[in-house]
This record gives sequence, C-alpha cells and structure tokens, in this order.
Amino acid sequence: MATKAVNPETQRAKLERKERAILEAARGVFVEHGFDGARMSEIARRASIGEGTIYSYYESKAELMLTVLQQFWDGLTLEAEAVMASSQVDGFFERLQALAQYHLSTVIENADFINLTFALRRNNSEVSVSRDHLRHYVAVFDQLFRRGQDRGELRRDAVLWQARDIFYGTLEYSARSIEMTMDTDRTERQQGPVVDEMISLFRSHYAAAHDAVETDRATLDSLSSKLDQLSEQFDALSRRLPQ
Amino acid sequence: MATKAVNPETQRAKLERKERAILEAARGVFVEHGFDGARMSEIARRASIGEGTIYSYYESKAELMLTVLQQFWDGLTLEAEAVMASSQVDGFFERLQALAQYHLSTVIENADFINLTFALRRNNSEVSVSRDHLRHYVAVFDQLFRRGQDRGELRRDAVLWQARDIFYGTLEYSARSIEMTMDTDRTERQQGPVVDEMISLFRSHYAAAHDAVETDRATLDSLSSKLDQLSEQFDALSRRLPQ
DNA sequence: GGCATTTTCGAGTCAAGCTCAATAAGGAAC
DNA sequence: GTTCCTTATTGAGCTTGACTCGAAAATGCC
Repeated sequence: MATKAVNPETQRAKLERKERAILEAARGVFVEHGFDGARMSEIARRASIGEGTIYSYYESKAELMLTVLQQFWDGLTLEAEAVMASSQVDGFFERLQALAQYHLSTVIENADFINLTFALRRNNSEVSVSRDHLRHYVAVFDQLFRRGQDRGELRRDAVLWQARDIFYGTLEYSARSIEMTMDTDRTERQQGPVVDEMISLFRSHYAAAHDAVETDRATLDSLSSKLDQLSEQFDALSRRLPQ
Repeated sequence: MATKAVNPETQRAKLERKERAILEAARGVFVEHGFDGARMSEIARRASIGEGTIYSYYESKAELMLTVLQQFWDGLTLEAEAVMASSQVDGFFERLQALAQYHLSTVIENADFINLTFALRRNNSEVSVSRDHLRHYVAVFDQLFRRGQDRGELRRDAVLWQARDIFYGTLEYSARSIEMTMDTDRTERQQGPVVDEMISLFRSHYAAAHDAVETDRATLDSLSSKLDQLSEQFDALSRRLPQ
C-alpha cells in the first residue's frame, strides 16, 4: 500500500526530472550555438537520452526553443521583482536606478536570447514568446512608475508607455552598443554612465514639477500628442470609409 | 573592332544584371520566409537561373543574406540622408522630427531585417553586418546633433552617444510595441505620439537653456498648424460622406 | 572555324530534423 | 511469479534542403 502511494509520485518525479534535464541541456546548447547551430543530437547526448525521446516531450525543435525562451523570461521577471523587493531604499529614483542596473547587465549578459526572442517572433510563428510573458516582465517597471505617481514623486500627467519605451529602449540600445565595442575596441563603453544618464533624464523629465513654466510645457506637449493621435485615428477612419 | 570594345562591356553588364536579379529574388524570399525558411531553390527559380549558379556568385546562403542585409542598411542610410537633404525647415528640432518619423516608420516596415541583423550577428559569425555599416547609418543623427550644437541650439555639454542611445533605442522599442499590438489589439498605438514625445524630450533635455520662450512659441506654432491640418482633413472627409 | 576560358546547370552527396516500428519498462490482476 | 496491457524509450531510416562537382553550354580570342 505504501509503495502504491509512493510509486506514482516517484514516477512523475522521474519524468519531471527528465524534462528538466532536457530543458537544461537545450538551454546550454541554444546559448552556445544559437537556434540554427544547435543540434538535437547534442541536446539528447547532454541530457543522456535518445534523440527520439525528446520528441515525446516536445513536438519540435521550435517548441523546445519556445519553452526555453519562456522559462528564460519568467526567470528574468522573478529576478527583477527580487531586485525591487530587496532594494534597501524606498525612493522612486533609487529604485529605478537599481532596476536599470539590473536590466542593463542582464541584457548584455543574455543578448542572444533577447535577440532570438524577437527575431524568431515574426518568421517562425511557432517560436513566438507570448505577449503576456514580455508584458509580465515590463510590469515591474509599470508598477514602480505608478507607485511613484501615487506618492507624488512623478508628474501625474506623465504617460506610462512613453516612459517605458524610453527606459527599456534606451537601455537595450546601449547594451547593444556596449556589447559591440566590447570585442575589439580599446575604449570600452562602461555601464555606469548609461544608467546614471537614464536616471538623470527621468529626474529632469518626469519628476513632479515645481514651477509653472514646466507644467505649462507639459500641458502643451500632451496636448500636441493628443492632437496627433486624433489625427491618426481620423486617417484610419477615412481609409475604412468606402471610396 | 567596335564589337570588341562593346562586348566586354555588355558582358559585364549581363553579369551585373544577373547578380542584381539574384539579390532581388533573395531579398524577397528572405523577407517572406526569414533566413531559415528561405529556400535556395525558390531564390533560384525567382531569379530564373539554376540553383548551382547562385554559388558561383555567393559562397553560401549566409553570405548571400549578408550581402542582402548590407545592401539594406546602405539603402536606409541613403534614404535617411535624403530625408535630411530634402527637409524644408532648417531648425534642429524640426529636422530631428523628420528623422524620427522616417526611422520609426522604417523600423516598423522592416522589422524582420533589423531583427535578423542583430540576431544573426552573434551566433552566425558569417552573417554579421559590419559595425561600419551600422555606424554609417547612425552618423546621420550624429551629424545633425553636432550641427545643432555648433549653432547653439543644443547644450554644448550634451553627450552625443547618450542622446543617440535615447533616440534610436526608444524609437526601436516603440516600433516593436506598436508592431506587437498591430495584429490583434483594438487600441492600436499610433506613431505620431511616439515621435512627438521624442522631440519634446529632446527639447526639454538637450535644448540650449536660454531660449525657453522661443521653444514655447515653436510648440504653439506647431500646435496651430496641426489644428489646421486636422481641420482640413475633417473638411475632406465631410465632403466624401454621403449627404 | 577552333581552341581556351568562363559560366551555367542540376543530379548527387551529406547533414540534420523528425518518424515509427520495435523494444523495454512499469504496473495491475491473479 | 506470470501474464497482459499500457506507456516510455530508442535509433535506424525517411525527408528535406544546403551545397558540390563533373559535364555541357556559352563566351572570348585568334
């Protein structure tokens, strides 16, 4: 009776262990050789199983890659949340700096996976990390930003997605530049200034305004944005009309 | 004797025409199916040549892709330079806006190639667009920025690479977001606000300090012209509506 | 025309993702 | 322990697609 209760448990554990072994091996091989360069035979060998066995766990190389990528993004999200949770300071800009530092070094470290995430998204519709996974990752920023607004540290009329684009976009572009100069150049670009400049930018652009001039400017800008949006909606409507 | 002088010319022209046919076919197939999905046989068929002939022009599929990519980036550079040359206005921020608008729509349009450029850079060392090609493209921004500084429109202590990271990084990230919401979402993000916010950011962060009033006036002027434009669009649509 | 060189070609080779029939392992009933 | 059924594993083979190569066609030169 005891064996009956335990066996199905150990059996499932055995399968899960094997699945984890496949994923671990796959991740390593994908990191080393990229998607095309990775050989299913090598993944099988590293996981100490037959090549055909992989296909009873994953339908194809593409699905295996997709699982690895999603696991990767989930890991990033957890780490980013941990950075926020363990942050000693409480102010918005200090926390933003910690997040920027984490994101920048992560993007440099894992440039392969991040590039592959978006490169494979279009052409290989099978290997397309869901929007939800990516949104879940950037939600760390969104939450921080909204909290900053609630506490009055940030302008209330700041538009979240614009700030998000600037934050993640600039950091990723900088990461690519840093990475590209790493191999050869003598004058390596450093990570520190990139993060500092980002925080400085947010301070001057999004900090709660104290004088009327800046507020007026903000009002004008947001008004202008809204006009553009209206105009484009109008265009879209026009195109939909017959003739 | 005349034929002797002409023949080698037409012969070379023939080869060049064939090479262009291969590149054009390759570009089309790569755009449609991506790097892996592209079949050399289909490229050969579209170029109306035998499959083996391709390999007397390009050593491998990878080298063919590399040539297509470099041609693509060269084309982008020329277009960006043309946008700057044909720009009616002369002020830094107006020109920057034109460049931002061009870059954003280009990145959305050609997301595949841009992603592939960086995805293939690492893993497939053969298919690695040279740094010079990419640097040549961003040089358009660099030149504009330096000129803005020389004319006193921009702060002299502004750091070029920081501004460049913000400009291209944010636009590319926004392009990806816009593209990701295009397929399914009802509430499509529009291009206009992204560009406007970018210009507004540069105005407040990089503009020379003394002309705050003038920039406000510029903002008002652009607002006014946008209103006029909207009004015209409305009239045009009204005329088209039945009754 | 005749020889030399270049260009084109596609059938054949090879490598890699994937299939499947055979085998092994696991467990339930007696 | 044996039998029988279900499930998991396997690697030899199938398929596909990039690439090779020897032969043939085209071109150049006299």
